[in-house]
Amino acid sequence: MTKYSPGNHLLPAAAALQSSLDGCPGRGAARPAPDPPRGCPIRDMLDHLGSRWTVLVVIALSRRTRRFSELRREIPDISQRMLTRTLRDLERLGLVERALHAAVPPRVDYRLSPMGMSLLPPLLGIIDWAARNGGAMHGARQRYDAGAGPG
Amino acid sequence: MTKYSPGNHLLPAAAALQSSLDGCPGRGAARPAPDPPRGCPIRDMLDHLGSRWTVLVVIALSRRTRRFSELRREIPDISQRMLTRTLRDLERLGLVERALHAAVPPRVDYRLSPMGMSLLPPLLGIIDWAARNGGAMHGARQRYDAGAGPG
DNA sequence: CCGTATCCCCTAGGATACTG
DNA sequence: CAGTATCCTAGGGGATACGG
Repeated sequence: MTKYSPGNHLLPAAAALQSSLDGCPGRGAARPAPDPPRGCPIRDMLDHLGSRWTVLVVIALSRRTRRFSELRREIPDISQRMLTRTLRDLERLGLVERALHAAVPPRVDYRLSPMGMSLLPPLLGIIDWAARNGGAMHGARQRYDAGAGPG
Repeated sequence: MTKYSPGNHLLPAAAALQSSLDGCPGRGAARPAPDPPRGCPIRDMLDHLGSRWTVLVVIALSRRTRRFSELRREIPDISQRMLTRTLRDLERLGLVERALHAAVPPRVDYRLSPMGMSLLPPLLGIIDWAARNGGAMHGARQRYDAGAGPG
């Protein structure tokens, strides 16, 4: 029962975002079609973040333009299929721009669009948090699993 | 081919996070066991964000303590099962604290831990970004789908 | 080099029914 | 009220092979 003050200075913001979600839920039919969004930009974005590779790819593109093969090397455990899909998806959303240089052998460059770049700072925030709290979370999990579970 | 400068002021940060991922990939066996983390806090965190409900639950808890049933009402399209699982998971990670008040009928309160609260600001960053760029992404997607796709 | 096409597995997550 | 326990399905994602 550590007594702590809830950091009231950030609660207004939290309140704002809370209400921004209010219209969202999408009553009942959670995912009518696989792709078409339900109209809640936040949930849609979150779904994309869920794609396991999106964030990694965005980060890999954060510093400069990369070729397809470079990306494969930077993210060793991504399959060729998923790299293509992820890039297409990001391109579709306007976050990544694709430049095909007709040549032999073919060469394709990917880079973040301005909008894609604007995603970096917030993303950075999360990643920074993860880096700082990863240890604590790991410890908590171990204690939880060692102990009784809930409790 | 909009010519734009890559916003160099944020690139150092991006570089830092890039290198912080360098050790991560987890050669070959992407997910040996379902649960145990691979040692990369960033990827682990990302995996949790992928859980489709985690973020929503954290947000629902952002302002104050909530009871189980309150959460169900706030997130109408979550199943009872998934709400329980998500909460357990968050508790396990030390992001949520669970208080069981023995009474009839039973009453269980959930609240963010200090660490959980510290996640709010970065989360807010992403959500804010999504709210601002959702429209643009939607438009981009429509154009992409209408047009030829890639190319 | 940069993809697309197939096949297949696995598991996040929904629906439903039952307990303390 | 606050959960477990079962059952089941859709689709994310890996492996492999082929095409421009």
